[in-house]
Amino acid sequence: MPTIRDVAALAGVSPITVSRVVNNTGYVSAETRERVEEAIRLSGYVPNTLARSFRWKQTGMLALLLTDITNPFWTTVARGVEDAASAAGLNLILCNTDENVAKQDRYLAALAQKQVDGVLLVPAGEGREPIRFLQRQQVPVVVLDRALPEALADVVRCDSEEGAYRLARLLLDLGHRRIALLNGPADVSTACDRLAGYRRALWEAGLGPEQEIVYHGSFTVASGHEMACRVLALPLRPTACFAANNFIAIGALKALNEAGVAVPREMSLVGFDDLPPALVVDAFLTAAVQPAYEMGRQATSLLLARLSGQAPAARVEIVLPAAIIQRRSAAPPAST
Amino acid sequence: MPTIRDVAALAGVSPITVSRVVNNTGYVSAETRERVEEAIRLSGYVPNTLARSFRWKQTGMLALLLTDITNPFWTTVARGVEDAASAAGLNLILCNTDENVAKQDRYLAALAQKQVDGVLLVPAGEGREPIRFLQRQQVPVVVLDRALPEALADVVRCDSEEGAYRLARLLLDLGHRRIALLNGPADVSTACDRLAGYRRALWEAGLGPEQEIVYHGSFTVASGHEMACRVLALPLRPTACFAANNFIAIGALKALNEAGVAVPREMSLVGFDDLPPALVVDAFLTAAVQPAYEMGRQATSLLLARLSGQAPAARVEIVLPAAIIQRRSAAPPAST
DNA sequence: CTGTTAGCGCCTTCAG
DNA sequence: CTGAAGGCGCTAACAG
Repeated sequence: MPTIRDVAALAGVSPITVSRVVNNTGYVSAETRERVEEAIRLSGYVPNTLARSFRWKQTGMLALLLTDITNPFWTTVARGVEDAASAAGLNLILCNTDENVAKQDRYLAALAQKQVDGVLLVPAGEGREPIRFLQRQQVPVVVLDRALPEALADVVRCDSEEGAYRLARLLLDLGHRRIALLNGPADVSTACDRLAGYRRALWEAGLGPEQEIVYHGSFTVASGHEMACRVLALPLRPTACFAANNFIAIGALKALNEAGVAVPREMSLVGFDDLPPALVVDAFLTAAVQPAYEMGRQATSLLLARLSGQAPAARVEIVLPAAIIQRRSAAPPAST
Repeated sequence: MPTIRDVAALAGVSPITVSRVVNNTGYVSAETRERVEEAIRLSGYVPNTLARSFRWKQTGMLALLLTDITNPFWTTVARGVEDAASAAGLNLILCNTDENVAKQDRYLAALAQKQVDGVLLVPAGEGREPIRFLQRQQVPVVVLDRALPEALADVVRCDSEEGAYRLARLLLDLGHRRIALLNGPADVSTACDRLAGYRRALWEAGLGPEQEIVYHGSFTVASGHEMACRVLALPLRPTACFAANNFIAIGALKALNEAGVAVPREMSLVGFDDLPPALVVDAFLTAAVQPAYEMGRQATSLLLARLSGQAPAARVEIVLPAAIIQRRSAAPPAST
């Protein structure tokens, strides 16, 4: 690994001159530049970014902490983030927290030490702690997807409450009155918001808390399957299910299939989140679709703006709308 | 940001003593250690990993370059890599090359400068060049998924030739004689291997080159769609299609649906790669399934072994088998 | 057991 | 236009 000094020796100049050539700073005569460039070529010199980072305290790296890259929603977000980072010449460190606070904290500690320039965080759990930590370490952070208790940090998310409201509303408008919500963990903001939207729609339709049918599980296929089974076992079976994310929807659909329950004839199903068109041959699920790629992109833009000091001083919260896509999985309830 | 010197001053010792306490190296009296630890707590000192990396020439970072994280196959590979890296205390930089050599080269240059400890590479294009580059820069590299012209580097991949052979064989055994291969780019090793396997099966069944029906496109839904359309327009329509990856299969299935061609009644379809069970409600496609997670995991293990000098001196090539999963998309051809 | 010296590769500051 | 000195934060190697 040749260093700047080797190149300098080869070109018969001082290291600083090489530095000037490499970075295009200050004055260098055309002739000297020529000689230096030749020496660089000959030696195969590559500037050591580490030394540079060390001096400038800038690493050219962002980190993205999300629950699980395996979920197409997160995959799409990640792609949006990576594209934006890459376009700005930054690299992206990917971390799967699996909604596990300890794992998240371990990652954050390592990342802070590595002096990443910024963090995009989908907070596991409640989120106050890790953000405080990052701020203490002076690491700029943008929170992705989830709302925050106070205006602790910049947030880019989707309007889950409104999306859930409209999705529940759609079921109500079709005539459903017994709608089961298969939700994620009660302590995740998106799950809360989706519950709130569901609740608002029911309330508006004159259905009180006693008409609510709410299950809390996790955002996984297994959990969706399990919750759907419990719904099917109910004495007075609901006519529709509302899955709070894509995996829950898939799990529920599997359970319904296994039980021989026809969708939407015997049971309507809607879901928050969609599967990307590239993964689905024949889209079937009526869903609230979040602009996943755009969320990733915008969160990254915001973070980059913060890094370069171009963002407004106050915390920013960007809330993107979800789109309701009607397909075939929701229909009026069977007339009983 | 307090430095080691601040802590030293606070504790009334020299910086090196603090270093010894932090890293648990050398002798420090219990009493001194006490004092130093107190000073660390008071000052909120966090060791600067950057400076450390700089001295040690070890960054604790691996990079993964793949074509597109958006494809569930790669997502799964990435998850395997990240899990293994994380377990070893390393972070992972994610790069999408989109099968674009220029983009790949830009990434590699940046990564080499950043002194990542190692690279997991799914080479875009032919692969010789970028590997040479990394080796010149002394960056250990393990090639993922794709075979290499010579034994240039360690490789972890799946046996595409054999998998494709068995998949084609399955169609032949069902009685198909006109089988169209909807393949990826001719210059990608996996596409070559899948063609070779297809060819071998046909050959064994007594079908020569003139019976081969081969399209080369890209590993995308759009390309799969387009190639399937061309197949459908053929005067003597094939009775089966062999999609060389999951996206091509999905595109093809879309095209067949649009054209009202019943699968498998009027056209059988098999694919290389599957969709993860979590993404599919009712698995339908007969496929050769690669152990994606395992590929990622093993490639990372191998890379880690290299980093710690525990791997054998010679280049290693690990070839994992694909599993043939029979489902409902392949059936005997309609009797004509 | 603890401290001093020196240097990793680069770049800012200030003199030539 | 070019170079010399010095230091970023940390830690070997070698004293004490």
